[in-house]
Amino acid sequence: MADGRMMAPSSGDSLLFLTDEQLRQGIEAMFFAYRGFTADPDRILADMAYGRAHHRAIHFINRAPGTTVNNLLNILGVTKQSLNRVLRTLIADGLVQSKVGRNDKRERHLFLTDEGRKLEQELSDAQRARMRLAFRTAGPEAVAGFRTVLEAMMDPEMRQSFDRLRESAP
Amino acid sequence: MADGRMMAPSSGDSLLFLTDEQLRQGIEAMFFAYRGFTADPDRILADMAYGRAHHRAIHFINRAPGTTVNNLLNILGVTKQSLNRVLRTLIADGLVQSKVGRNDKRERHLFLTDEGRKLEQELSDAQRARMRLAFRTAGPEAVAGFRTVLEAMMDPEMRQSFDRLRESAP
DNA sequence: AGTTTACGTCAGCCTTGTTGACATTCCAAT
DNA sequence: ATTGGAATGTCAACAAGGCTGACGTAAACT
Repeated sequence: MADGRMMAPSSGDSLLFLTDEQLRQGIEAMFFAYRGFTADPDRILADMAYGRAHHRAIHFINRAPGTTVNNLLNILGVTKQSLNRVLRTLIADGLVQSKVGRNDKRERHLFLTDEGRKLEQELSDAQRARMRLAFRTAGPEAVAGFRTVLEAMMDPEMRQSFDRLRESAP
Repeated sequence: MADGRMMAPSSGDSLLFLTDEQLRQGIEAMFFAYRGFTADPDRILADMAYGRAHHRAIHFINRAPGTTVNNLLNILGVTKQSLNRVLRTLIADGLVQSKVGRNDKRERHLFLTDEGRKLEQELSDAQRARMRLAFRTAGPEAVAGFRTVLEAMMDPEMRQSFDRLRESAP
C-alpha cells in the first residue's frame, strides 16, 4: 500500500503518472468535476419537488424505455424501497407510466410520458451543454482518454451495465 | 440546445465526439465511474460510525494541514452547520485537532491527529489502489486526457480550489 | 402444490444536506 | 474606545434519500 512514494523516481519515469501525488490529484479532480457535473441539473431540480434521485430514474428510463423495475434497480444500485419512493411520485405526477408486462405480468415496464420526456430534455440539455463545452475544450484525444480511464475505474458489474446501454444505442 | 443530433453527420466528423450520443455516454461514464470511485472508502467507513462526509473532511485536512474551517467550507461546498456536525464528531473521537489561530484567534486551524492520519491512510490507500489500477490499465496518455476533461468540467471556483491544492504540493 | 420471483408498501432508522436564529469572540475602522 | 462586521459555534427543525426488516399479492416456475 502507498507504494508510489517508495518507488525510485528514476524507475521508468514514464510511470510518473502513478505516483501517490498524481493519484491524489486524480482523486481530487474526480471530486471537483463531479460537483460540476451535477450542478446544472441540481439547480433545475431544486425549484421543483425533485432531487438527483429523480433525475437518475428519468435518465435511465429515457435511455432504455420499457425497462423493468428490477433492471432499473440493478443499474441504479439502490434498494427497491428507495427507488419505489421516487417512482411513486414520478408516476403520480404523470412523468412516468408503468405498464404491466405482456409475457410476464409480474413485471412493470417503465416509460416516460410526454411531460416526462420534456423534463428529461431540460435536464439532459443542461448536463450535455457542460459536457459538450468540456469535450470541445479538451479535444477528441483527451475525450478518448477520459472515457478509457472512467471505464477502468468502474466495478465490473457497472462496466457491464455501461456496455449494455452503449450497445442498445450505438 | 440539443444541437448534436441536428448537426449534419458529414460536417467535420472529427467532431463525432460531440454528438448527443457521445455526450450521453460521457455522462453515464461519469455516473458509473463515480460509484466505483467512492465504493472502497464507503465500504471501510460503513463499519464505523462515519460516512462520506467524514472522509472528505479528513482528506482535505490531511491535504492542507492547518486549514481554517472557512477554507474547508469553501472547498467542500456545504454549510457550516453541516460541516460542523462532522467536525464535532471527528474532534470528539480524537481524529482531528482544532487549534485557535495565533494571529486571528477567531479562526480554528485543523489538523489530523496520529489516529486521524491512520484512518486517512487506510481510506486513501483503498481509493488510490483503484485509481492506480485504472491509470495503469489506461496508460499515461489516457490519464492526461482524463485530467484535461475533468478540469474543463469544473466550475471556475472549483477549478481554483483544485489548482491551489495542486500548487501547495507539486 | 409448493416455491420462487417481481413488485409494492408500511414503518423506522441513519447520514447528510438545508434554513433560521442567536451567542461569542475578536479584528479593524471610525 | 466604541462599534460594526467577520469567523466560529450551537440549537432546533426539517427534507432528501439512502438503508433494513417485515409483510402481502400476484404470477410464474418446477
